[in-house]
Amino acid sequence: MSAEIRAHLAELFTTALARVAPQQSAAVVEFERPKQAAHGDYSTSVALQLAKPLAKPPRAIAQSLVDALPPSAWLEAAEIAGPGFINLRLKPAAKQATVRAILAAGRTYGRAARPARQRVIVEFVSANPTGPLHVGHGRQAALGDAIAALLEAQGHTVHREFYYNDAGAQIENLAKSVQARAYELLGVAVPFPEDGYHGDYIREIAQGYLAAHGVAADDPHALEKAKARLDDLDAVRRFAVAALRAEQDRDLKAFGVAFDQYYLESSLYADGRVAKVVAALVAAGKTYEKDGALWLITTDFGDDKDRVMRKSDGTYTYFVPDVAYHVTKWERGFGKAINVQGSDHHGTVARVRAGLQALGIGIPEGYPDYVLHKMVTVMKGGAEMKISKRAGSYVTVRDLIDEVGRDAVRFFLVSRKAEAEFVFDIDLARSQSEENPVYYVQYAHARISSVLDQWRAAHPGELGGDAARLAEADLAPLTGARELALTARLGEYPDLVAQAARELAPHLVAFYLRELAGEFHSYYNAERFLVPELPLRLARLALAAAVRQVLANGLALLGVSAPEKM
RNA sequence: GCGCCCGUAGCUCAGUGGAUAGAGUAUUGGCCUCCGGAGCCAAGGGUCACAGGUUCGAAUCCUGUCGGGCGCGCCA
Repeated sequence: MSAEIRAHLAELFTTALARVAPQQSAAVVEFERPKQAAHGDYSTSVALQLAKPLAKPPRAIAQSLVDALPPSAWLEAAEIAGPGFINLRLKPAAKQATVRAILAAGRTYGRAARPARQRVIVEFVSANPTGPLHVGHGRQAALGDAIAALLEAQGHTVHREFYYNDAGAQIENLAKSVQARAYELLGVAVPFPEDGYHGDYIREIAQGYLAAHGVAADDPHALEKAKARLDDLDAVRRFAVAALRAEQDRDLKAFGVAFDQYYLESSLYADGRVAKVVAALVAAGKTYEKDGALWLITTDFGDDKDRVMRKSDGTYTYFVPDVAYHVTKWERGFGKAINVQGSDHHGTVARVRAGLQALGIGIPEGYPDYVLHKMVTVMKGGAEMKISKRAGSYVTVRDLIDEVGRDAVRFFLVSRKAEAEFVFDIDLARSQSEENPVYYVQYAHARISSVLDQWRAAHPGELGGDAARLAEADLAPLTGARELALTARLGEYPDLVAQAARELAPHLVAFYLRELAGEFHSYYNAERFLVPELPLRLARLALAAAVRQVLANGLALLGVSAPEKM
């Protein structure tokens, strides 16, 4: 709706501008929503911007423009204010139309009117299977899934992908840790790997491995039965990876996040893509040999030093398969790629992009896009929570879900800009009371549902009790200041979603929902819906139903439920 | 030392170059014979880290300084 209003206003001003200052008719007139209601529904500073080129006082320009505006069915008044702002007030009919549009569109309200049909891949979480997911992964999961949903709302075809390393040194380390714990369980003291994994889960996996091979710890012949199995490090590795992948999948499912594809780093070696990329880079003349290693000249592409691709021992550094992986994204037809990662990985950005550019195969310079997020600090009882029994040295996603529930975790983790450090206050998230923003928004949704239920009970048969049919209601009775402000807020939603998608910033949606819910709660407290007068009753219920629809649509983008009862 | 990000109310944080910088929370004081009080109304609380610059106009853009986080190995 707001897009139509903007287009309409732009047309009015373009016409006025052509009359007043034909030499400036190319100027683009921008409209913004003033912070203060007294400044109207929209305002433009075009007169201020034209003051210099036209060499006239801004207020005089504003006056000429206002005088030259063609008549409009939507525009109620244009007023000049302050140094030369033009404040525009819309007729109630323009705002009331928003309510009807929302009820007619239902779940699709907020989706782009003109879909941008691009194939986009969003890579997120990408945790290596060496332990349970930690809170950083949780932030990535919440962010990545919301970003993907936002892009879908803009009409893109979105592919959610999880990339993981199933073969490197860390995995080797995992296998050795499990092996050592298994020996311990059998009463054999073995040295624990220096950089081994210490969480309780390692012991569980070790137990699982023994059990899977029919070895019980109290069996006097356990050791001799198990030894061959335990010394098969490759088998231990496969077992451990499978166990941890299964656990991560359970956690992701509990978090409401699903992926279209899991991409294995090892497959890039197996299918020759890594070797192919190296050969292509050498052939492109972007490499050199030094100290027995092969280097990529990343400094040609903005990096601050060249990087080793192939170490002197003949193995590749991690970023080579990373480049090969991103080539597959391009070759799979994803014109846009977004990677959600912790900001501790920002060193890889320049390297991956440089590698892709050095190949010279037509991949755009900024490919892929990165959303880098800062660390999450978890607070509980006024102190930082640093450990969990299961994982050892870090707090897991599962810990958070167990503490405060999925909805609160997801809402909290997307309610901050990615690049801001984030303090997650467990006590705040857990309190089911007024200080919790998740429940505040959900409560507004449940409240409206309850009002609609009571409407059906009190006035059976009215519009068939169908909330969607409230779109048929005459909305002219909606003339109160709160009502018009609410409709204006509802009208902002599609623009807001578009902006959040453009900026890859789901926190904008979270803040919008907080504000919308707040305005609704105020309205609820000030007015009644189930009034005796039929036209007013239906008009207000239509407004409430529209609010509920937008709350539900917004919460869905964030992966948070919209309950009818709480 | 170099690079990236951040610095806004006691705390946690919003803030597309626009008008008097906003929420939540905390504190204080009010509101339920009435559709869900997980709610509402109100008050107090600010050197937008600091200093220059660009601009009709700067929390926002540029430069520098200070403070914090992260990254800078033939680790991933």
